[in-house]
Amino acid sequence: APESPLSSAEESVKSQQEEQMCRASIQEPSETSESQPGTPLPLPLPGHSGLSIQEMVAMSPELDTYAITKKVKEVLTDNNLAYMKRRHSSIGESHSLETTLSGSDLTQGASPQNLSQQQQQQHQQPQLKKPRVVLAPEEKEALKRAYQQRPYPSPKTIEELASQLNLKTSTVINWFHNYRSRIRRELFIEEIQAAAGEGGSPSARPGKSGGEGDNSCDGTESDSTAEGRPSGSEERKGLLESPSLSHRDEEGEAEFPSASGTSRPRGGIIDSLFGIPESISAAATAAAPPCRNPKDSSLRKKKAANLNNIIHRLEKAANRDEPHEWEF
DNA sequence: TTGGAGTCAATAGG
DNA sequence: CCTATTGACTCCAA
Repeated sequence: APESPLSSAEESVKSQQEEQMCRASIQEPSETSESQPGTPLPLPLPGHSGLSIQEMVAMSPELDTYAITKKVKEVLTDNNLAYMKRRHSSIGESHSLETTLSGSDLTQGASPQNLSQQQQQQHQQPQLKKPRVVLAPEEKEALKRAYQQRPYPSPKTIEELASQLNLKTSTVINWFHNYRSRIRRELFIEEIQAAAGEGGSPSARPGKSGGEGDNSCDGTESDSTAEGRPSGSEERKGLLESPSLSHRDEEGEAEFPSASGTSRPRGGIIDSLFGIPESISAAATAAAPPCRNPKDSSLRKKKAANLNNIIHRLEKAANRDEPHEWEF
């Protein structure tokens, strides 16, 4: 499909008033193009297909998701609800935005070295986009070490990390989320590759897993043992210098699930992982030629799962008592 | 509230 | 210009 059915434009529908407004236009169908008094959403509009979404859906024997998506986008665009960027808030606004994040430490901006020159320039004049934080290699290293000791750090640890690295706590939280997620994904792919490569090219996977994953998945052991555990009672002074991080808080680092221990579903039933009904999965598999590349396979499965999800939602919506309650 | 999954979008590098 | 990387974000489930 030319565009993802659930693009960010549609995502934004879910928020606050936008949702209401859109529902106003999407739902009250049967009074067709008669939008409710007060709702500024008279569809159809000039330049667009004359049908409301509801009509479109009702009239077509099949669910044309692309057309529906297009229509939704039209509605959003016509009401200036589309194209709302997540990062379009001004600096001032970003503060109010940040406050919604739990535990965000607003007093600590990203350290200057985290901002590109361009970003710093933008900082000076009122700018619309929130500058992207770019972690310095030392900061990443420190975070990785912290991860190896504690993949699931306590809020307290996060606070400490943030203050020592001069980062926002939300940045540290995000980093851990992302890192765990990406390690999990790497492991998952590796597993698939291993499964697929059992006969073929055994573990011939390139050193990719080494690169960023150098200390990612495997790192738990190698690094922390090699570099030595937090031996002393104090080494709080420098994350950036100290080879290992001293986060032996509450439970103690022995408890670490360890990267490889991150509760990862074992046993390569991928379909069950994704919850893909066999029919869909089979269809997806049948639709495509047998793949040699396990990545393709994984990708296809994911796509199949996604498609299945969409279909499921559409079906759910279609089977509703109130047929207007479309949930995209 | 927290973590996982998925996604967006800025940035860097080829 | 294209792609990969990665920080930030949203949504959802437990």
